[in-house]
Amino acid sequence: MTNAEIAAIFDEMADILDFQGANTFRVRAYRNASRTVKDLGESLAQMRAAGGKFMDIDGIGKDLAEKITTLLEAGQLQQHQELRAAVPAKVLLMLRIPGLGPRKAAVLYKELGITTLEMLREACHERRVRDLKGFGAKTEDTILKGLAFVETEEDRIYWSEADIYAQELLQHMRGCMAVRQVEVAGSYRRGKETIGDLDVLVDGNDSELVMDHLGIFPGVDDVLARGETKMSIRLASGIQVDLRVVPEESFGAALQYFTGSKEHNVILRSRAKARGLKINEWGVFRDDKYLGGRTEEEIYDAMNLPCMPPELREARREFDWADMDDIPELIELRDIRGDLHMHTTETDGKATLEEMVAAAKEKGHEYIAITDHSKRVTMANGLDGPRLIKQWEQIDKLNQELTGITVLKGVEVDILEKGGLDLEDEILAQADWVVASIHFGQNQSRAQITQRIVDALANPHVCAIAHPTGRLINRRKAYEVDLDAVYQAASEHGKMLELNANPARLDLNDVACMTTKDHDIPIVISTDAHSTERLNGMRYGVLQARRAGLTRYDVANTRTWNQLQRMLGR
DNA sequence: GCCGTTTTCGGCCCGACTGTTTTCAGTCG
Repeated sequence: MTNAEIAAIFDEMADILDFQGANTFRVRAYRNASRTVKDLGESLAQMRAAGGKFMDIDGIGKDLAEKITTLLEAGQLQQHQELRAAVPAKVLLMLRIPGLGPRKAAVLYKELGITTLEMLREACHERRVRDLKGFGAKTEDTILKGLAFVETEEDRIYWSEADIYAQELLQHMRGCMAVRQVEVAGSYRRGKETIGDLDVLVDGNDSELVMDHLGIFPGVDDVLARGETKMSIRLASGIQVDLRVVPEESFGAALQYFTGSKEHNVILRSRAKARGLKINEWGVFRDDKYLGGRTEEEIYDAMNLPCMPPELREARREFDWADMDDIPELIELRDIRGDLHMHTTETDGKATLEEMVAAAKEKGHEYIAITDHSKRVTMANGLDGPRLIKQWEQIDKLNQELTGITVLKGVEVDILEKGGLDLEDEILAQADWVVASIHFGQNQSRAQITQRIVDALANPHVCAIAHPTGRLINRRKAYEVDLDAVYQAASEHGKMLELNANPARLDLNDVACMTTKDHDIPIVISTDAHSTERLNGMRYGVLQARRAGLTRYDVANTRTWNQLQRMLGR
């Protein structure tokens, strides 16, 4: 059983326990455990084989350690089965309706016997919900609205898409007289790969004016709530925007609080409590005496902690790093010297070789690799040996005329369904840079796919594996692959793994990159650009790398091409 | 269910907003 599967079971148990009205801290323990297991660098199965103790993992005690062991041994857990049997599966869908939490959902189930969203809608229309204790006409209305929303609900949007809204919101809010400072906080500021809603924080002296101004942002569809300092709206696109207005002396405290993550804040605030301090969105206090909060630094300072980069605030390792005064100096976009994965019109790209090179040079890259598809990828008009050699001759010629940038002869060679690569070794041997990747046979078994990738890593001409899990965020799950085995093979053969900067891929993800760093496997951040515009996408990959705590030393394409070749032993 | 530089029991982050109440529970972030 994989970590992801165990995490999913703990998460479902948390949902059901929550619904049943269990102690909230018990529910939280399951949720924490789920997250911890999901983020764990190594597989629990392997840990167990190596004699590791699950109780050594933070947040896993005697009880959960036993449950993990049972799951690994038997593949199931009696308590999980019992919880599932106690509650109809579809009942939990009610928890997705905004404004409907576990308490109210449980009342609907117990009092009205509602088990599906359809039954809930009917009950609302028949006005049976408003007579329940704690409910009313307004609640009924909220539920109906929420139902419509849940059914049309878009998935969380890509960070790159949220960035467009964020920039528009910032520009709009700066146009308000009463706004002194404005930031978009939340998961956007932490650089998460997907964003659920946007949290806008304003330092302003007249919250009424500020809220009125958000109210006239183009595309506002609905005002969900509006109080003295807080306002929530929904845009026509479905995105929710939460606004908070605070005075200047609280701006840093509110920015810290509003940036999260929730789990990071729980740790920070409980640490504050242990020191006799209290941290909230208004500042840091001792016995109600304000000690600071103008900037985020003042909050962390009061705790004797360095101000942690937002990307690290996920309650993973940042507090351990901070305690050891060892916060990594995160990679920045300007550290990147080259881009080692891109396509041209020779296969499925939108720009010619010359156009891609010119655009890359314009961006200041010292080197790029042209990595068009190989012949198996027929729908992309993939290259066979002769066409590839011809492209490489063009590149040779181009390099003679170019200054300030080196164009590398590369290829994205397909890892075939039956194993092996799509081009002969004699061809690959002539390349400067070879990335190998899977496009077909993505539904094969874990063992098959893992073997294909491990074999590709063993090929002496392959430099890196591109998009190693094949996931497309919100669209396609990762294929089954044993990443532990991939890391082992990469280490053994001195190879690299890609962090694909395409906002829909971002693969390897942040958690995986933390683990590759533990294994000293260099990461290559590449755009996989199919057009000149997409060459600008490098920053999405860098953001993901920062979330993994990567420094420029962990990323191969921060080196010169000569240094990078030496890393590959060439 | 977890955890311990006050603690092996009794805590577990903290506050805003809403709707239903008439002082507060539930939800959310």
